[in-house]
Amino acid sequence: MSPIKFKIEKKLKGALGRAGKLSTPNGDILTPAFVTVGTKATVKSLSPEQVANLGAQVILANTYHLYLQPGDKIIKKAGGLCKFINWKGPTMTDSGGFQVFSLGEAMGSSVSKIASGKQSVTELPINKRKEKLAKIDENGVKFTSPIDGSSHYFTPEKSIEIQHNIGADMIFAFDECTSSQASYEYQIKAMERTHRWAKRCIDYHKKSKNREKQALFGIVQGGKFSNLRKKSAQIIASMPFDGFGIGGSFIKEDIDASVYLVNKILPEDKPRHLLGIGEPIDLFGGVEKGVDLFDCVAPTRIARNGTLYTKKGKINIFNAKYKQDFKPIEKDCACYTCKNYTKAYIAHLFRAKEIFAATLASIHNLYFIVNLVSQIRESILNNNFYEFKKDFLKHYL
RNA sequence: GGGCGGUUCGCAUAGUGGCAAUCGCAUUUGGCUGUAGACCAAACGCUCGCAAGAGCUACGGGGGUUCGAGUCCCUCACCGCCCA
Repeated sequence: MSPIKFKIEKKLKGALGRAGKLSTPNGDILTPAFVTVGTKATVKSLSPEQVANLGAQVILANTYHLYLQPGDKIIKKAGGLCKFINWKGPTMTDSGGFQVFSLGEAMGSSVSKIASGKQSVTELPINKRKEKLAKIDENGVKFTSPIDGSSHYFTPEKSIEIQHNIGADMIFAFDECTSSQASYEYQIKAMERTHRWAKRCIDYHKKSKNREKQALFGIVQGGKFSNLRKKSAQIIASMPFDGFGIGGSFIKEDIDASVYLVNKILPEDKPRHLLGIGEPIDLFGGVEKGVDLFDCVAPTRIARNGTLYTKKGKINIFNAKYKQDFKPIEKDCACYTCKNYTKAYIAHLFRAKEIFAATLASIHNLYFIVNLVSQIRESILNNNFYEFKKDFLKHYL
Protein backbone atom coordinates (compact mmCIF):
# COMPACT_ATOMS: atom_id res chain seq x y z
CA MET A 1 0.00 0.00 0.00
CA SER A 2 1.33 3.36 -0.98
CA PRO A 3 1.27 6.06 1.68
CA ILE A 4 -0.09 8.46 -0.91
CA LYS A 5 -3.18 8.34 -3.04
CA PHE A 6 -3.57 10.07 -6.34
CA LYS A 7 -6.95 10.72 -7.85
CA ILE A 8 -7.42 12.26 -11.24
CA GLU A 9 -10.38 14.60 -11.30
CA LYS A 10 -10.32 15.74 -14.86
CA LYS A 11 -8.23 15.18 -17.93
CA LEU A 12 -7.24 17.66 -20.55
CA LYS A 13 -8.85 16.63 -23.80
CA GLY A 14 -6.41 15.51 -26.44
CA ALA A 15 -3.39 15.86 -24.18
CA LEU A 16 -1.78 14.28 -21.14
CA GLY A 17 -2.70 17.05 -18.72
CA ARG A 18 -4.88 16.39 -15.73
CA ALA A 19 -6.20 17.96 -12.57
CA GLY A 20 -6.22 15.80 -9.51
CA LYS A 21 -5.82 15.36 -5.82
CA LEU A 22 -2.78 13.87 -4.19
CA SER A 23 -3.42 12.72 -0.64
CA THR A 24 -0.46 12.42 1.70
CA PRO A 25 -0.19 11.60 5.40
CA ASN A 26 0.08 15.32 6.09
CA GLY A 27 -2.71 16.55 3.88
CA ASP A 28 -3.98 16.84 0.34
CA ILE A 29 -2.41 18.58 -2.61
CA LEU A 30 -4.60 19.82 -5.39
CA THR A 31 -2.71 19.22 -8.60
CA PRO A 32 -1.19 20.51 -10.72
CA ALA A 33 0.65 22.30 -7.95
CA PHE A 34 3.79 24.27 -7.51
CA VAL A 35 5.95 23.00 -4.65
CA THR A 36 7.84 25.70 -2.78
CA VAL A 37 11.50 25.02 -2.28
CA GLY A 38 12.79 25.23 1.25
CA THR A 39 16.18 23.63 0.80
CA LYS A 40 17.54 24.08 4.29
CA ALA A 41 14.20 23.52 6.00
CA THR A 42 13.08 27.07 5.37
CA VAL A 43 11.70 28.90 2.41
CA LYS A 44 14.29 31.63 2.41
CA SER A 45 13.09 34.87 3.99
CA LEU A 46 9.59 33.54 4.72
CA SER A 47 7.87 32.07 7.73
CA PRO A 48 5.83 28.90 7.22
CA GLU A 49 2.73 30.98 7.90
CA GLN A 50 3.64 33.34 5.09
CA VAL A 51 4.28 30.39 2.81
CA ALA A 52 0.90 28.89 3.67
CA ASN A 53 -0.91 32.21 3.39
CA LEU A 54 0.24 32.79 -0.14
CA GLY A 55 -1.37 29.52 -1.12
CA ALA A 56 1.53 27.09 -1.14
CA GLN A 57 0.54 23.52 -0.40
CA VAL A 58 3.85 21.69 -0.15
CA ILE A 59 7.44 22.38 0.85
CA LEU A 60 10.43 20.55 -0.55
CA ALA A 61 13.62 20.42 1.50
CA ASN A 62 16.96 18.94 0.62
CA THR A 63 18.56 15.80 1.96
CA TYR A 64 22.12 16.87 1.34
CA HIS A 65 21.82 20.25 3.01
CA LEU A 66 19.97 18.96 6.04
CA TYR A 67 22.34 16.04 6.43
CA LEU A 68 25.22 18.50 6.63
CA GLN A 69 23.35 20.95 8.77
CA PRO A 70 21.82 20.46 11.30
CA GLY A 71 22.10 16.70 10.66
CA ASP A 72 19.22 14.39 9.82
CA LYS A 73 19.33 12.79 13.25
CA ILE A 74 18.49 16.08 14.86
CA ILE A 75 15.48 16.43 12.60
CA LYS A 76 14.40 12.93 13.49
CA LYS A 77 14.79 13.75 17.17
CA ALA A 78 12.76 16.91 16.67
CA GLY A 79 9.90 14.74 15.48
CA GLY A 80 10.46 15.03 11.76
CA LEU A 81 10.56 17.84 9.24
CA CYS A 82 7.00 19.14 9.70
CA LYS A 83 7.36 19.46 13.41
CA PHE A 84 10.87 20.81 13.24
CA ILE A 85 9.91 23.66 10.92
CA ASN A 86 6.31 24.13 12.06
CA TRP A 87 4.84 23.34 8.65
CA LYS A 88 1.35 21.93 8.77
CA GLY A 89 1.12 20.28 5.40
CA PRO A 90 2.72 17.88 2.99
CA THR A 91 6.47 17.85 2.52
CA MET A 92 9.02 16.37 0.17
CA THR A 93 12.76 15.96 0.20
CA ASP A 94 15.06 15.87 -2.76
CA SER A 95 17.66 13.15 -2.59
CA GLY A 96 20.87 15.07 -3.09
CA GLY A 97 20.96 14.00 -6.72
CA PHE A 98 20.93 17.55 -7.94
CA GLN A 99 24.02 18.32 -5.86
CA VAL A 100 25.87 15.66 -7.84
CA PHE A 101 25.51 18.13 -10.67
CA SER A 102 25.61 21.51 -8.97
CA LEU A 103 28.66 20.65 -6.88
CA GLY A 104 30.20 18.51 -9.58
CA GLU A 105 29.99 19.17 -13.27
CA ALA A 106 28.44 22.63 -12.91
CA MET A 107 31.36 23.93 -10.90
CA GLY A 108 33.90 23.78 -13.68
CA SER A 109 32.08 26.09 -16.04
CA SER A 110 29.03 28.21 -16.55
CA VAL A 111 26.85 25.24 -17.52
CA SER A 112 23.26 25.34 -16.47
CA LYS A 113 20.91 22.44 -16.12
CA ILE A 114 18.94 24.04 -18.90
CA ALA A 115 20.78 24.72 -22.11
CA SER A 116 19.57 26.98 -24.81
CA GLY A 117 19.70 25.56 -28.28
CA LYS A 118 21.48 28.66 -29.49
CA GLN A 119 23.73 29.80 -26.71
CA SER A 120 27.10 28.20 -26.14
CA VAL A 121 28.69 27.50 -22.81
CA THR A 122 31.67 29.59 -21.84
CA GLU A 123 34.45 28.10 -19.82
CA LEU A 124 35.26 30.16 -16.78
CA PRO A 125 38.69 31.78 -16.74
CA ILE A 126 41.25 29.61 -14.98
CA ASN A 127 41.42 31.80 -11.90
CA LYS A 128 37.66 31.52 -11.42
CA ARG A 129 37.43 27.78 -11.73
CA LYS A 130 36.91 25.85 -8.60
CA GLU A 131 37.62 22.32 -7.65
CA LYS A 132 34.59 20.14 -8.02
CA LEU A 133 32.98 19.20 -4.74
CA ALA A 134 31.32 16.02 -5.99
CA LYS A 135 32.89 12.93 -7.51
CA ILE A 136 30.85 10.01 -8.76
CA ASP A 137 31.55 6.31 -8.83
CA GLU A 138 29.37 3.26 -9.24
CA ASN A 139 28.56 2.93 -5.59
CA GLY A 140 27.78 6.57 -4.88
CA VAL A 141 29.06 10.11 -4.71
CA LYS A 142 31.85 11.63 -2.71
CA PHE A 143 30.96 15.12 -1.60
CA THR A 144 33.12 17.78 -0.07
CA SER A 145 31.06 19.93 2.23
CA PRO A 146 30.91 23.52 1.04
CA ILE A 147 30.42 24.47 4.67
CA ASP A 148 33.59 23.11 6.23
CA GLY A 149 35.38 21.12 3.58
CA SER A 150 34.67 17.82 5.30
CA SER A 151 34.28 14.71 3.20
CA HIS A 152 31.05 12.73 2.86
CA TYR A 153 29.92 9.78 0.85
CA PHE A 154 26.36 9.32 -0.37
CA THR A 155 25.08 6.04 -1.64
CA PRO A 156 21.49 5.46 -2.71
CA GLU A 157 20.93 3.68 0.60
CA LYS A 158 22.46 6.55 2.54
CA SER A 159 20.26 9.09 0.81
CA ILE A 160 17.13 7.10 1.62
CA GLU A 161 18.25 6.55 5.18
CA ILE A 162 18.68 10.29 5.63
CA GLN A 163 15.33 10.93 4.00
CA HIS A 164 13.77 8.47 6.40
CA ASN A 165 15.20 10.43 9.29
CA ILE A 166 13.96 13.72 7.88
CA GLY A 167 10.59 12.12 7.40
CA ALA A 168 8.96 13.95 4.51
CA ASP A 169 5.79 12.53 2.97
CA MET A 170 7.40 12.11 -0.40
CA ILE A 171 11.04 11.34 -0.98
CA PHE A 172 13.14 10.92 -4.09
CA ALA A 173 15.47 8.22 -5.28
CA PHE A 174 19.14 9.16 -5.39
CA ASP A 175 20.04 9.97 -8.97
CA GLU A 176 22.57 11.86 -10.99
CA CYS A 177 21.42 15.09 -12.55
CA THR A 178 23.64 15.34 -15.59
CA SER A 179 24.96 18.41 -17.32
CA SER A 180 23.19 19.66 -20.40
CA GLN A 181 26.61 19.50 -22.02
CA ALA A 182 27.17 15.81 -21.29
CA SER A 183 27.98 13.64 -24.27
CA TYR A 184 25.66 10.92 -25.46
CA GLU A 185 28.06 8.29 -24.19
CA TYR A 186 28.27 9.83 -20.77
CA GLN A 187 24.53 10.33 -20.62
CA ILE A 188 23.98 6.63 -21.20
CA LYS A 189 26.49 5.72 -18.55
CA ALA A 190 24.98 8.10 -16.00
CA MET A 191 21.45 7.10 -16.85
CA GLU A 192 22.12 3.40 -16.46
CA ARG A 193 23.81 4.04 -13.17
CA THR A 194 20.83 6.10 -12.03
CA HIS A 195 18.62 3.13 -12.90
CA ARG A 196 20.76 0.82 -10.80
CA TRP A 197 20.63 3.34 -7.99
CA ALA A 198 16.84 3.56 -8.35
CA LYS A 199 16.59 -0.15 -7.77
CA ARG A 200 18.82 0.10 -4.72
CA CYS A 201 16.67 2.91 -3.33
CA ILE A 202 13.55 0.82 -3.70
CA ASP A 203 15.18 -2.21 -2.11
CA TYR A 204 16.37 -0.21 0.84
CA HIS A 205 13.07 1.62 1.25
CA LYS A 206 11.01 -1.58 0.99
CA LYS A 207 12.83 -3.06 3.94
CA SER A 208 12.03 -0.11 6.16
CA LYS A 209 8.89 0.60 8.12
CA ASN A 210 9.05 4.10 6.70
CA ARG A 211 7.58 2.87 3.47
CA GLU A 212 4.23 2.92 5.22
CA LYS A 213 4.33 6.68 5.69
CA GLN A 214 6.78 7.92 3.09
CA ALA A 215 6.20 7.65 -0.62
CA LEU A 216 9.22 7.05 -2.82
CA PHE A 217 9.50 8.72 -6.22
CA GLY A 218 11.78 7.40 -8.94
CA ILE A 219 13.56 9.80 -11.24
CA VAL A 220 13.67 9.61 -15.00
CA GLN A 221 16.90 10.80 -16.62
CA GLY A 222 18.20 10.70 -20.16
CA GLY A 223 19.12 14.35 -20.63
CA LYS A 224 18.47 15.94 -23.96
CA PHE A 225 18.38 12.69 -25.89
CA SER A 226 14.85 11.58 -26.64
CA ASN A 227 15.66 7.92 -27.12
CA LEU A 228 17.35 7.89 -23.73
CA ARG A 229 14.45 9.72 -22.14
CA LYS A 230 12.11 7.06 -23.46
CA LYS A 231 14.29 4.27 -22.28
CA SER A 232 14.72 5.79 -18.86
CA ALA A 233 10.98 6.34 -18.53
CA GLN A 234 10.33 2.71 -19.42
CA ILE A 235 12.81 1.37 -16.93
CA ILE A 236 11.86 3.68 -14.06
CA ALA A 237 8.16 3.15 -14.79
CA SER A 238 8.64 -0.58 -14.44
CA MET A 239 9.82 -0.21 -10.88
CA PRO A 240 7.33 -0.07 -8.01
CA PHE A 241 7.63 3.62 -7.19
CA ASP A 242 4.79 5.60 -5.62
CA GLY A 243 5.36 8.50 -7.98
CA PHE A 244 7.84 9.77 -10.51
CA GLY A 245 10.18 12.64 -10.95
CA ILE A 246 11.47 13.88 -14.26
CA GLY A 247 14.94 15.18 -13.72
CA GLY A 248 18.15 16.05 -15.39
CA SER A 249 19.03 18.49 -18.04
CA PHE A 250 17.04 19.83 -20.92
CA ILE A 251 17.38 21.95 -23.98
CA LYS A 252 15.21 24.92 -23.20
CA GLU A 253 13.34 24.72 -26.46
CA ASP A 254 12.25 21.12 -26.09
CA ILE A 255 11.40 20.66 -22.45
CA ASP A 256 7.78 20.13 -23.49
CA ALA A 257 8.57 17.51 -26.04
CA SER A 258 10.85 15.72 -23.65
CA VAL A 259 8.29 15.73 -20.88
CA TYR A 260 5.65 14.48 -23.26
CA LEU A 261 7.75 11.53 -24.30
CA VAL A 262 8.31 10.56 -20.71
CA ASN A 263 4.79 11.06 -19.45
CA LYS A 264 3.35 9.03 -22.27
CA ILE A 265 5.26 6.12 -20.79
CA LEU A 266 4.88 6.74 -17.05
CA PRO A 267 1.81 5.12 -15.45
CA GLU A 268 -1.15 7.43 -15.63
CA ASP A 269 -2.37 6.74 -12.13
CA LYS A 270 0.70 7.96 -10.29
CA PRO A 271 1.83 11.53 -9.67
CA ARG A 272 4.57 13.04 -11.81
CA HIS A 273 6.91 15.72 -10.62
CA LEU A 274 8.95 17.82 -13.02
CA LEU A 275 12.03 18.60 -11.01
CA GLY A 276 13.41 22.09 -10.89
CA ILE A 277 11.33 23.66 -13.59
CA GLY A 278 9.30 26.76 -12.92
CA GLU A 279 9.25 29.42 -15.61
CA PRO A 280 5.65 30.28 -16.50
CA ILE A 281 5.96 29.06 -20.06
CA ASP A 282 7.40 25.77 -18.84
CA LEU A 283 4.60 25.37 -16.31
CA PHE A 284 1.95 25.59 -19.01
CA GLY A 285 3.91 23.20 -21.15
CA GLY A 286 4.52 20.79 -18.31
CA VAL A 287 0.89 20.66 -17.24
CA GLU A 288 -0.27 20.13 -20.77
CA LYS A 289 2.17 17.26 -21.11
CA GLY A 290 0.95 15.59 -17.94
CA VAL A 291 2.97 16.99 -15.06
CA ASP A 292 1.28 17.17 -11.65
CA LEU A 293 3.96 18.75 -9.50
CA PHE A 294 6.68 21.32 -10.08
CA ASP A 295 9.31 22.74 -7.84
CA CYS A 296 11.76 25.46 -8.65
CA VAL A 297 14.06 27.81 -6.82
CA ALA A 298 13.52 30.52 -9.40
CA PRO A 299 10.65 32.41 -7.76
CA THR A 300 12.47 32.86 -4.47
CA ARG A 301 15.97 33.18 -5.82
CA ILE A 302 15.21 35.80 -8.41
CA ALA A 303 13.02 37.55 -5.84
CA ARG A 304 15.96 37.95 -3.49
CA ASN A 305 17.98 39.25 -6.37
CA GLY A 306 15.45 41.89 -7.31
CA THR A 307 13.54 40.31 -10.18
CA LEU A 308 9.76 40.15 -9.93
CA TYR A 309 7.14 38.39 -11.98
CA THR A 310 4.36 40.36 -13.60
CA LYS A 311 1.76 39.34 -16.14
CA LYS A 312 3.80 41.24 -18.70
CA GLY A 313 7.00 39.44 -17.85
CA LYS A 314 9.77 39.87 -15.34
CA ILE A 315 10.89 43.25 -14.09
CA ASN A 316 14.07 44.23 -12.29
CA ILE A 317 13.05 46.33 -9.30
CA PHE A 318 16.53 47.86 -9.24
CA ASN A 319 15.83 49.74 -12.45
CA ALA A 320 16.00 53.49 -11.89
CA LYS A 321 12.46 54.04 -13.07
CA TYR A 322 11.00 52.24 -10.05
CA LYS A 323 12.56 54.58 -7.50
CA GLN A 324 9.55 56.82 -7.79
CA ASP A 325 6.92 54.33 -8.84
CA PHE A 326 4.30 54.47 -6.12
CA LYS A 327 2.16 51.69 -7.55
CA PRO A 328 2.19 48.04 -6.51
CA ILE A 329 4.23 45.52 -8.52
CA GLU A 330 1.03 44.43 -10.19
CA LYS A 331 -2.17 46.43 -10.00
CA ASP A 332 -4.63 43.58 -9.59
CA CYS A 333 -2.37 41.15 -7.76
CA ALA A 334 -3.94 39.79 -4.60
CA CYS A 335 -0.72 39.02 -2.77
CA TYR A 336 0.17 40.59 0.56
CA THR A 337 3.01 42.57 -1.00
CA CYS A 338 0.92 44.10 -3.74
CA LYS A 339 -1.98 44.85 -1.45
CA ASN A 340 0.22 46.80 0.93
CA TYR A 341 3.41 48.09 -0.67
CA THR A 342 4.63 50.08 -3.64
CA LYS A 343 7.44 49.44 -6.06
CA ALA A 344 9.17 52.56 -4.77
CA TYR A 345 9.24 51.12 -1.27
CA ILE A 346 10.44 47.71 -2.40
CA ALA A 347 13.08 49.36 -4.60
CA HIS A 348 14.21 51.35 -1.59
CA LEU A 349 14.46 48.22 0.56
CA PHE A 350 16.55 46.48 -2.07
CA ARG A 351 18.89 49.41 -2.51
CA ALA A 352 19.23 49.76 1.23
CA LYS A 353 19.94 46.02 1.43
CA GLU A 354 17.16 45.58 3.95
CA ILE A 355 16.15 41.96 4.47
CA PHE A 356 12.46 42.81 4.31
CA ALA A 357 13.01 43.35 0.58
CA ALA A 358 13.59 39.63 0.16
CA THR A 359 10.46 38.82 2.10
CA LEU A 360 8.16 41.10 0.14
CA ALA A 361 9.66 40.05 -3.19
CA SER A 362 9.50 36.36 -2.33
CA ILE A 363 5.89 36.59 -1.24
CA HIS A 364 4.97 38.21 -4.51
CA ASN A 365 6.93 35.85 -6.74
CA LEU A 366 5.80 32.72 -4.95
CA TYR A 367 2.23 33.89 -4.96
CA PHE A 368 2.53 34.64 -8.65
CA ILE A 369 3.80 31.16 -9.52
CA VAL A 370 1.76 29.15 -7.01
CA ASN A 371 -1.34 31.02 -8.04
CA LEU A 372 -0.54 30.61 -11.72
CA VAL A 373 -0.36 26.85 -11.37
CA SER A 374 -3.54 26.80 -9.39
CA GLN A 375 -5.23 28.90 -12.06
CA ILE A 376 -3.97 26.43 -14.63
CA ARG A 377 -5.59 23.72 -12.56
CA GLU A 378 -8.85 25.64 -12.52
CA SER A 379 -8.67 26.10 -16.25
CA ILE A 380 -8.48 22.34 -16.72
CA LEU A 381 -11.50 21.87 -14.49
CA ASN A 382 -13.31 24.62 -16.40
CA ASN A 383 -12.40 23.32 -19.83
CA ASN A 384 -10.57 26.47 -20.84
CA PHE A 385 -6.93 25.51 -20.40
CA TYR A 386 -5.92 26.38 -23.94
CA GLU A 387 -7.62 29.76 -23.88
CA PHE A 388 -6.01 30.56 -20.55
CA LYS A 389 -2.61 29.49 -21.78
CA LYS A 390 -2.90 31.48 -24.98
CA ASP A 391 -4.13 34.55 -23.19
CA PHE A 392 -1.43 34.42 -20.53
CA LEU A 393 1.43 33.85 -22.93
CA LYS A 394 0.18 36.60 -25.22
CA HIS A 395 0.92 39.15 -22.52
CA TYR A 396 3.86 37.49 -20.77
CA LEU A 397 7.13 38.23 -22.47
C1' G B 1 55.70 83.08 10.86
C1' G B 2 58.08 77.93 10.67
C1' G B 3 57.97 72.34 9.94
C1' C B 4 55.76 68.23 8.10
C1' G B 5 51.63 65.63 5.52
C1' G B 6 47.79 65.85 1.94
C1' U B 7 44.73 67.51 -2.78
C1' U B 8 43.53 61.24 -8.36
C1' C B 9 36.44 59.74 -12.28
C1' G B 10 29.93 61.04 -6.94
C1' C B 11 32.42 59.19 -2.09
C1' A B 12 36.71 56.56 -0.42
C1' U B 13 41.37 54.82 -2.24
C1' A B 14 46.02 52.57 -5.24
C1' G B 15 49.53 54.32 -8.15
C1' U B 16 57.15 57.48 -7.83
C1' G B 17 58.88 58.27 -15.20
C1' G B 18 55.32 54.92 -20.46
C1' C B 19 48.24 55.29 -17.63
C1' A B 20 42.33 57.07 -19.48
C1' A B 21 44.93 55.16 -14.31
C1' U B 22 43.90 50.32 -8.99
C1' C B 23 40.39 48.54 -5.13
C1' G B 24 35.80 49.26 -2.52
C1' C B 25 31.16 51.77 -2.23
C1' A B 26 27.52 54.24 -4.99
C1' U B 27 25.31 54.44 -9.88
C1' U B 28 23.45 52.01 -14.59
C1' U B 29 22.24 47.47 -16.99
C1' G B 30 22.14 42.16 -17.49
C1' G B 31 21.78 37.13 -15.65
C1' C B 32 19.77 33.48 -12.27
C1' U B 33 15.04 26.83 -13.62
C1' G B 34 15.36 19.52 -8.05
C1' U B 35 19.49 26.78 -3.93
C1' A B 36 27.65 26.52 -2.14
C1' G B 37 23.37 32.18 -4.84
C1' A B 38 20.18 38.43 0.36
C1' C B 39 24.32 36.06 -5.43
C1' C B 40 27.05 36.72 -10.01
C1' A B 41 28.52 39.60 -14.27
C1' A B 42 29.26 43.94 -17.34
C1' A B 43 29.54 49.23 -17.92
C1' C B 44 31.04 53.55 -15.40
C1' G B 45 35.94 61.14 -18.19
C1' C B 46 33.67 63.22 -22.96
C1' U B 47 32.40 62.50 -28.34
C1' C B 48 31.68 59.15 -32.63
C1' G B 49 30.91 53.73 -33.54
C1' C B 50 26.92 47.63 -33.24
C1' A B 51 31.90 46.55 -32.56
C1' A B 52 37.07 46.22 -33.04
C1' G B 53 38.44 51.02 -32.61
C1' A B 54 39.22 56.41 -33.38
C1' G B 55 39.48 61.38 -31.55
C1' C B 56 39.43 64.80 -27.49
C1' U B 57 40.17 66.22 -22.36
C1' A B 58 42.22 64.51 -17.65
C1' C B 59 45.21 63.07 -11.34
C1' G B 60 44.03 71.25 -7.15
C1' G B 61 46.04 75.98 -10.48
C1' G B 62 50.35 77.83 -13.16
C1' G B 63 55.26 77.04 -14.89
C1' G B 64 59.61 73.80 -15.72
C1' U B 65 62.80 69.17 -16.64
C1' U B 66 62.04 64.93 -20.09
C1' C B 67 61.08 61.50 -26.24
C1' G B 68 57.38 60.87 -22.38
C1' A B 69 54.97 63.65 -15.90
C1' G B 70 49.55 61.60 -11.60
C1' U B 71 54.64 60.34 -10.60
C1' C B 72 60.75 64.69 -10.63
C1' C B 73 61.66 70.37 -9.82
C1' C B 74 59.70 75.54 -8.84
C1' U B 75 55.57 78.35 -7.47
C1' C B 76 50.56 79.55 -5.93
C1' A B 77 45.89 77.98 -3.62
C1' C B 78 43.22 75.07 -0.25
C1' C B 79 42.88 71.24 3.80
C1' G B 80 45.07 68.61 8.19
C1' C B 81 48.58 68.02 12.19
C1' C B 82 52.72 69.99 14.96
C1' C B 83 56.03 74.15 16.68
C1' A B 84 56.07 79.43 17.67
